[in-house]
Amino acid sequence: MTSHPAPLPHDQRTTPDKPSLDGLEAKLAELWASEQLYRFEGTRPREEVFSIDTPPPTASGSLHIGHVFSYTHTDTIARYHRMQGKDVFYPMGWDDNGLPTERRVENYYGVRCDPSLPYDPTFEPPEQAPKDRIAISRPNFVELCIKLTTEDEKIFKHLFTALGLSVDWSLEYATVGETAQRVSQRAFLRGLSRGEIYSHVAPTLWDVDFRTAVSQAELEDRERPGAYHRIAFAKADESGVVEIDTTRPELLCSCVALVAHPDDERYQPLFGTSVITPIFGVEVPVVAHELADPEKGSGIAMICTFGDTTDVVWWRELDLPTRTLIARDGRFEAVTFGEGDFPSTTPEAANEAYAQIVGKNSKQAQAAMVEMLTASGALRGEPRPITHPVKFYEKGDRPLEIVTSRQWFVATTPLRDQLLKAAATLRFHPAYMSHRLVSWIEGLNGDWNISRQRFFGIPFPVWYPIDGDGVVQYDQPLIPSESELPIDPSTDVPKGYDASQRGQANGFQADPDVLDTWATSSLTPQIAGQWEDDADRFARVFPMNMRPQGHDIIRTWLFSTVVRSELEFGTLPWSDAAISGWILDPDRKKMSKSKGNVVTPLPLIETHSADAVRYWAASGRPGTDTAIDESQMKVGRRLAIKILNASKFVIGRLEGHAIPDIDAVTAPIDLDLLGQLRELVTEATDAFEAFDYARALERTESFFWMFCDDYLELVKARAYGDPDDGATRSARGALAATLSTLQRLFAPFLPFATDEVWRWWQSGSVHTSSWPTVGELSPSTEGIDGVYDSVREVLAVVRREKTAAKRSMRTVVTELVIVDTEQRIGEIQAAASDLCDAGGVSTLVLEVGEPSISVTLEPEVVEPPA
RNA sequence: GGGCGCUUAGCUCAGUUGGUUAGAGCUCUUGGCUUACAUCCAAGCGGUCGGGGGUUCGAGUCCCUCAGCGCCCA
Repeated sequence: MTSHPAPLPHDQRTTPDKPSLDGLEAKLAELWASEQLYRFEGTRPREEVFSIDTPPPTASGSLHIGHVFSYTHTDTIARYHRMQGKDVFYPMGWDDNGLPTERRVENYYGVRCDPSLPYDPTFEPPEQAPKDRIAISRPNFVELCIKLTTEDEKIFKHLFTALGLSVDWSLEYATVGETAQRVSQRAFLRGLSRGEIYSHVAPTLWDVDFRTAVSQAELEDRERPGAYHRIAFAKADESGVVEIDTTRPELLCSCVALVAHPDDERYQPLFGTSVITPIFGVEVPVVAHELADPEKGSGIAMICTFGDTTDVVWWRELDLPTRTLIARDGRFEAVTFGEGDFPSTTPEAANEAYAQIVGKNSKQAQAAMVEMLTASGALRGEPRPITHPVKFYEKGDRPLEIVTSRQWFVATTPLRDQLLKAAATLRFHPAYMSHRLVSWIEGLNGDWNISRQRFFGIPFPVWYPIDGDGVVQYDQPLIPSESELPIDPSTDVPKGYDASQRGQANGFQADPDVLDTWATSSLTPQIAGQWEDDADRFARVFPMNMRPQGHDIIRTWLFSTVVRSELEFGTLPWSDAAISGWILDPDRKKMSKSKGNVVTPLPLIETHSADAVRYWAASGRPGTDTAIDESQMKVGRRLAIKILNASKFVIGRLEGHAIPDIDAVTAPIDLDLLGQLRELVTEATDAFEAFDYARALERTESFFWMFCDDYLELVKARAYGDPDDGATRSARGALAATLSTLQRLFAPFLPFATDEVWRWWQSGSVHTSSWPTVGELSPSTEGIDGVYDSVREVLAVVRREKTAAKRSMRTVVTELVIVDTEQRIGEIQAAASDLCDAGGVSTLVLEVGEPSISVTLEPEVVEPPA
């Protein structure tokens, strides 16, 4: 709960002689932890809660300045809502499953995962990683993954603490481990029972190096050199040949049809006829489909199962046979032409030719095939080099192959309309980021493959029975009940079986795969919110208020989270998605490990202070890419120090006396300042409500410098006066109210400096004090607009004259004559004594007339020559 | 090929429904130790708001078009 500011009694207020930022981070971080300042209460109704679906970083990755950037944005918003009186649910999680962690563990401990092995509870990795990797079970492997990432998490936690993130560390979670496993498996079983999740033998994009399936969201197109090979197919009626162009001649043996555009007059006569593949003598039909591009090559293409994703569409929509030849290792597998799915009019020749292909990878097979095609005369002309987009796994190095295998899918395509509707109601910040989600949903061309052939992840809670002939019954999966979760099918045994039946006829077999990393991280609201494990907690935080994340993972993390929430609850997982931009290096290049331009954040915090680094981060507009800029951090550091010093001055003026309240403010210029401050409070509040922390910071900062440079100088003399004098009380009342307000407005950005100065004169922490309101700044007397700005302008003229004369600011103005409109003269008159004090003016003359200002400085004392 | 964003001072960026001479910070130059702060203060230099066209009494802001950069999706 927040509390209204309560100033300490005057004898408990202290300011240091020499304020400093040094040591604030360590001191305050410890204090905040001991005071449990950021603790989620979890007892208040949903509308009094502000819940955040914090991105769980991958701790085994490198610590990156990007972590500072986006997490600071979130933290400013969390702190704002906390000060607004919300019970803030701000957890931190770790998303360590997946490939990078597996690789690190394999190298670090010298092990490899063999999922067929049973769990060995006594296994300990050797001190020294052995040369030959030790094969261990999946549960053992996962234990090592967790062990190693636990160490990495400590480093991340240290950074986040040093940065001053106001997370409630008691809510820490992970996307692996018991809780995540229970939640993920429960969600899986629910989807399965509702028919939203199914398994299917289907064409699957496959990375032959990573040996895993890849989903649409993990794809990227890369421009690669290739070459069109023109191959002649004989017409079945022997009336001539059809020439096709292909970049993958090695797939000729997988050819199931030729295809051209239905409107292509060149090929219309061929539709319905068939042709014979060269070399293999396979009779295939010529078919029509809109996806065939008349402009591409000769305008007619061969369909193979499967060369690319278009082949998959043709295969599905045209109901073509399956002739998959590329196996999971990326090599052509053995097959006999003239049998089963591989008919041939010339089986002997076909098998002889295929012997040149079998066992080879794509590249080797292509060379062999081209040689054979050339020898046979079917290859027409020289291959013509082209550049074309090729599908890659975003982390992979070789083009993806398409294999057929059994995988689990979430049916997303039937959900398209529901998802589009949901996307339209999700508020994006900035709003235009919603295009990314909408166009992604519109472009969905298949269901979401959630099977991954990896180890450090959450296993599917599924076994399959094996019949008496040793055939696995995939269509009758053995499913545990929810109360048994979490389970690991590689060590746990399904009901009605015993462990000895694993892998045996009439026994059972575990699903070998783990869930796609997005299939678990899409459940972060459920995991962090303790869905079903703590129904009370979940109801208080879900659907959440805010999902902060980068724009690069809108199609993956954001999309998949929406899918899971829509399926399970029929609702959006959060109302607002706050999208952060990228961090660029000073040359405005995107920072990445491979470029070697990654900046580690801790040294920056040590050099410039956490507040300074936060200031730089918070200056980055929502969604806007921002270059790393140490000069901005220096500006932030100056600002933080300025807050210390200005606070010391104001609190020093209040020393030894009760602080005058807002009704003591009566001087026109003081009232006018409060009026401007009220506008600032409104602007900053509106900006934060719109998730625009950067705007709130900019406005507050600009007001603060103006306050220091002009207002403090103008009222300084008055503030030093007799504490019982009305004019002094007015200045002090305005100073106290303004300082208190500014400290609170800055608190989300500069939590260390502001809490330091707050504790000099207020009870409690600034971070649990209430956000300033216009109401608390309304004095009993009406203000006079224009006084403050008019006086500031005159003061600027006086300063300019002194600077132009190369004189000190202390130089006395013997006479200041101001001629202006009646209104302006009235405004200046209202603060004349402040103006004279601040400007060192001995005689002030005010006249109504044609505007002019004349400044007369005291004569310069010329040092007599020595 | 489709879509989104950006282009304002030497640099980094504000400029919310179109409204007076376009702003800030940094840099640079000059001056100043003025008892909150030299970790500071004051002042100055600096822009045909990417090009062109249009709407309007009025455009950095709205529309069209072109160019460059970046990203997303095919």
